[in-house]
Amino acid sequence: MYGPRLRRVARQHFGWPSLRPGQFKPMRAVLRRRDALVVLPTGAGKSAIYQIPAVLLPGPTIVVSPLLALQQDQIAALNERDDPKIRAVRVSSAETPNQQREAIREIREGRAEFLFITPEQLSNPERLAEVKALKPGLVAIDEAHCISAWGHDFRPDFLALGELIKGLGRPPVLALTATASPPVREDIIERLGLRKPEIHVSGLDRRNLFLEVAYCPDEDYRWRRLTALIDATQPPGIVYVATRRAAEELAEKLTEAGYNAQHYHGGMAAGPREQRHEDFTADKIDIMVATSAFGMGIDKPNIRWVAHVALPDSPDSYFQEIGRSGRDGEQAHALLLWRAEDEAIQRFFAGGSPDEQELRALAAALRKGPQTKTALKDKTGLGPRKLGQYLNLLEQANAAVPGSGTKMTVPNFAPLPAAAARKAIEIFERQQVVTRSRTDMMRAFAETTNCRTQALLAYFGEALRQRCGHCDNCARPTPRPSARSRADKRRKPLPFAVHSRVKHGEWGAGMVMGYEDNRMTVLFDEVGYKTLSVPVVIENELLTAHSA
DNA sequence: CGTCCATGTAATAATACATGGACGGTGCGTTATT
Repeated sequence: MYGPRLRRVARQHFGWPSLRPGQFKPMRAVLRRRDALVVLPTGAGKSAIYQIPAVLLPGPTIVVSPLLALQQDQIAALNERDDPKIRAVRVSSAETPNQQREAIREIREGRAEFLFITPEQLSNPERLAEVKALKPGLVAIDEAHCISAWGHDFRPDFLALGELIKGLGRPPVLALTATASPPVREDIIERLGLRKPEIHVSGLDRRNLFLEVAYCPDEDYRWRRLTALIDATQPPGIVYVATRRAAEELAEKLTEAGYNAQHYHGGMAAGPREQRHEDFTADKIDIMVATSAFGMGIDKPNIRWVAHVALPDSPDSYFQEIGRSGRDGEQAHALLLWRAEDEAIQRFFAGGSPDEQELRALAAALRKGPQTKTALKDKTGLGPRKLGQYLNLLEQANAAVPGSGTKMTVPNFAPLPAAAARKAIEIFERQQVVTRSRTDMMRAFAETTNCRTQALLAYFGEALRQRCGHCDNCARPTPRPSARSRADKRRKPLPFAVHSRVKHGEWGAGMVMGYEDNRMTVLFDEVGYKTLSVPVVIENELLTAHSA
């Protein structure tokens, strides 16, 4: 069997004495050359899942990873052992053409195993052909939720990954992420074109994290709650805020109040930014006040608390951000300090509708024959980001398809430009409804008086039978229900099984995500997440069982 | 959608409030200057 071989590689090549829970099954899937999607919290050894089997599989491993800084750290960790069987190289804008050629040569001649690369690099056809010629035996997609989170607008090349992997000769694919709610998982599977993937999800209930939420009527109260947490808890900690400006101002205010705080956001110059990260890692900074830019790649075990001075855009983001604390397994505190006004900025980020005229012009330009994005950009005058977003929408509206190389073209039976633009806007608006429903769920999480972990896991489609005992609502002394009503509750069967399909008169078909107390969470195909009162659902027969 | 800040207006000189516009996150890659 595979176990002994995997353990031997772990020991000999990586110096790991044993495998951790949650690692073995997905590794076995990789060795059997099955596609797989692995959801495992950060710090639980996700990288090992592709690294160890890679040694046993023929051919090099292509690691698609979104951030150059993150790649840097992973490459350094692999090369530290000075073992050609696990040597890693990289091709990116940070290497000179000579260095890039040398990296490819090292892989080709078997002097290195791992090639780290971004989706943007692979979308260059010459680069793609070069990597294909290396005959990769495995493609690992790290931080795979970026496909869903960034692909639709911010970094459109992520959406093309499925096509790009085909262009590599379609070796087995392993997608890895720390959090992925069911629709995000579906998006990853569909976009990557995973074939009957094994799906492994583990460790969503982080028992050493205490979850607390406080509604703050004003900024003054929010400040007092924040400083109270800082005073009562060991450093280091992270404060998440919504804007760059807020990061700078809050760090300043904390410094003035005598705390050791610094800010971090995407607008900083690369040098100081890297330095901040290093200083935090080296425990030189107690408090990092940051935007969501401070996230992936934080590999620090002893973060004792995470505070949100904002309402995150979704439970996905929230879970990812609080998950950075307590990775050493020791106690850690997650405190969400939110105001009703915080929701506004998330609505803004969710964005306005695309321009119908621009979409139509792009659809018309596409009909003039296959052409590259650069050519389309010149023809339509659209920025690269808008262009990427529009092309994705037109693709979904069957008005655009990837042609040969990186050229885009029009499929057979494509709608005319005007119809294509309307359809694209319709698709966008449907996606936006789902995006907004995530923000609604974040607010529902903030407002719930039930167990927070149950609420969170209900969102992720994982059932937690008992209250978690490590959140504010579980800790709060509540009047104990009488023995009789407790017995009633226990006996009451759930009206619909978790993960079963249901149908609602107005909202259409959906899937039951989970239950918390007397409420249930349903993810509807068209309108996104909704929470419903179970007694009301039963009383009024709001839902019916619905086969998929 | 909310906040911030500059400007405008009223009323009567230093201040009070209204109005309008700008801004708001995440990073790859490429390119033009030092």
